[in-house]
Amino acid sequence: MDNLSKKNIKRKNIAKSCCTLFANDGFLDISISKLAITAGIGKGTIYEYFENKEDIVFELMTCLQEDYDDKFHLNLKIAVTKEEKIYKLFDLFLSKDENILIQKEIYKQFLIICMSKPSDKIIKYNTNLRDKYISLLENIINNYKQSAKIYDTIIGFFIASNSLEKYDLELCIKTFIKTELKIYKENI
Amino acid sequence: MDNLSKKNIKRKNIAKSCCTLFANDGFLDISISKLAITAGIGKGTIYEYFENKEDIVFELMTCLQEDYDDKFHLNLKIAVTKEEKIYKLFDLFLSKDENILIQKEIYKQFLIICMSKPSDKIIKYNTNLRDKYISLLENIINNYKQSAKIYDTIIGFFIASNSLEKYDLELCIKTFIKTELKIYKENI
Amino acid sequence: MDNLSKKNIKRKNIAKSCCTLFANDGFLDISISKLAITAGIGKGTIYEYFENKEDIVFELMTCLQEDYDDKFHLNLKIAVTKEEKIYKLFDLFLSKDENILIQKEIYKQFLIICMSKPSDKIIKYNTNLRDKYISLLENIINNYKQSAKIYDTIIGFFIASNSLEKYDLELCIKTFIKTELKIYKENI
Amino acid sequence: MDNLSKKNIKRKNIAKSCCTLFANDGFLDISISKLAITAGIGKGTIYEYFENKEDIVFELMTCLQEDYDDKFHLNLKIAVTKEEKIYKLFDLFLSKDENILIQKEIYKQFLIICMSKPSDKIIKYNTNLRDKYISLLENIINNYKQSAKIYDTIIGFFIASNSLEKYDLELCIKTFIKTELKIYKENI
DNA sequence: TATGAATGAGGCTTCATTCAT
DNA sequence: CATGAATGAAGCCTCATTCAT
Repeated sequence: MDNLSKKNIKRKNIAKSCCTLFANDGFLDISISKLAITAGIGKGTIYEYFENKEDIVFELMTCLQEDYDDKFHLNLKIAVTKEEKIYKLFDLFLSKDENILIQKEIYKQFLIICMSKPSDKIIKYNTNLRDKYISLLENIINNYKQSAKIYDTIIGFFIASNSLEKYDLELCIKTFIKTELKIYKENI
Repeated sequence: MDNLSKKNIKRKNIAKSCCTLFANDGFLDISISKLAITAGIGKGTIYEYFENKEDIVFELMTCLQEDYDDKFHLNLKIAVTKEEKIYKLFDLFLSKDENILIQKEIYKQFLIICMSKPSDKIIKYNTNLRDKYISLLENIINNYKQSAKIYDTIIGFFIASNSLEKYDLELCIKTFIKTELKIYKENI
Repeated sequence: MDNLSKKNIKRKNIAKSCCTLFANDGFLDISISKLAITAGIGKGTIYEYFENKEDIVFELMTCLQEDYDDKFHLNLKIAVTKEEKIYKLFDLFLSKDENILIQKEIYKQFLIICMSKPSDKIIKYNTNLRDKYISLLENIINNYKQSAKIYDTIIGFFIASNSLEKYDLELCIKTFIKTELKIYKENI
Repeated sequence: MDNLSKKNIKRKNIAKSCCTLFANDGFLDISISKLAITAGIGKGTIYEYFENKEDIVFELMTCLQEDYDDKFHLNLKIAVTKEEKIYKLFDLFLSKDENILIQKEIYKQFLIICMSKPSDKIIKYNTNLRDKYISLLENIINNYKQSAKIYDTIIGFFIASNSLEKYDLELCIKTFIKTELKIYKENI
């Protein structure tokens, strides 16, 4: 294995080891110091692998997305109806699985960074992420514009669920998907 | 005028004087020091009127909403069609007016706080805000669930417009509203 | 009543109204602001009657001592034996009465000021206070040096009771007094 | 030398370097800033070694006690009579040596903290300190209760010497010790 | 006489970042 | 490579004191 690969693997490991910390404490309340302790490495070492805190969340998002992709493709085979397929696609927001709940929290932290400290890199990554999801949705419902709308709407529901007193995210998403599929059918 | 009223007016004035600063620099990058200088008062004076930084954004949101309400009710009279009325309701996201653009930015800052440092007070305020908008929408389209969906979706579009490389917020919202109104009509 | 008397009365009233606050929160943790609120007057008014925080505790001590003197002279009549008389003299440290407990706390605060911010005025007051007690003791046991020793020792016990994990102040004082009286008798 | 030892040594050195500052200016009037400058280190570095200001006085007391113990054991060998031994034990309050005078001042500061900001840690430390002294006294005079009384009384004298206009601490302590030893003899 | 709004100095503490080992 | 001690800038907040009303 070459040096670059080695470095990349370590980078990923460091990021992953901080996953729960980010999910629990939130991006803003975590210091480089805490991250180093959690990762079991020296503070200086963090800077060997990352530019800054955002960079770690960034790597974390990438890791989680990779894992997520694998899972999604597996799940997709089981799903039969379009509805089921779409649910599987948005499993991040629907699952009660503890790991996914952590990933959901990480995504929230990622969105906070997108909103508050929008570096080109992170904006580009978010754009690609959205494109990927929309493309997957398009594969299911064969309509780009509708796919984009669905994606953005579900993010809107996610924001709502994080900034309101009570919000049944699952119900909102499922009701919405059902309606969208109905419209889609009718429009054909 | 009694003392409480005086204090309230000064509170509002301080908050408003920091409006542009918040819009330009963002909640996280602003210090009490900067706020005091911008407001032309002493650092200590800030604490005579506000509990903390969040409290200032909070007051600012309230001020802007009050101004916004007045404006909306004026605009509403001019609007004839349902479509126009809804556009006027979401003028915050559609207008090119410089003041409104600043208000839009403040709302973004508010959402960032909602997502990252969710105090009960702020979550409650956001909940009430959404309820108000949904209620206004309901007055127009006579459908609570659809109103809620429209609101959350538009917030989703707003988030998208703030976290993606290119995003035509106006187009997305208008297309969406048109579709929704069409569905609504058909469903009757 | 002349102006000076009026001022003195108000001074005493303000000080007394802050008695419980000082006893509960301690000299160091109380701000002029809190004192003004507790006394039900304006912050500026404090400065009309007192030079600073120490000055208030000073006035408070004076008030309490005046009350204390009256009480002591009453109590003294009831006491028969020398032992009883001395106990009555040090009632501040022996009584379980709620008011006296508060006075004891005030005296502690006073000692803290004596130790940490010794102004001439406060040192002089403390010196006079000790002289008075020693004189009263001397009236009882007819021995100046022993009286001084007893006084200082009991202050030592009081300090101990405030800076150690467990300390039975009452027992220490009473045992000590008994021993001293025994020595005294024997020495005659 | 392991890292913990290194850190401990530095901790002690920082504390000791602030010794004179504490003795001269007093705990309450010293800021972390001043301490950092005096110790010749950065403000942030203070927090690498201490939790807070109190923690520094705490370490200082420990250092001084350690030094003091060594000295006492040496002095004890020279002392012949019980009286001399006890004087050596309370050398802190009797010596005219400049270093000891500083230590006496530090102990005063320590007592002020005990009285005014009594954390469990500091109260426990003071309790242990007293226990140690009483135990040493007991070794000399073979009487626990009397030892405790002597200790508390001498603290009382010390307080008196710090809060009264004129007070001959040495005379008070020596007279007292002589009397106590006399009583003790007689009681046998 | 009484007030309390206004203030800015100064307190404590955190933290990203550097750099010598 | 890896480290973590050292730092000082910068943040938040408190408060005694002043002064115009």
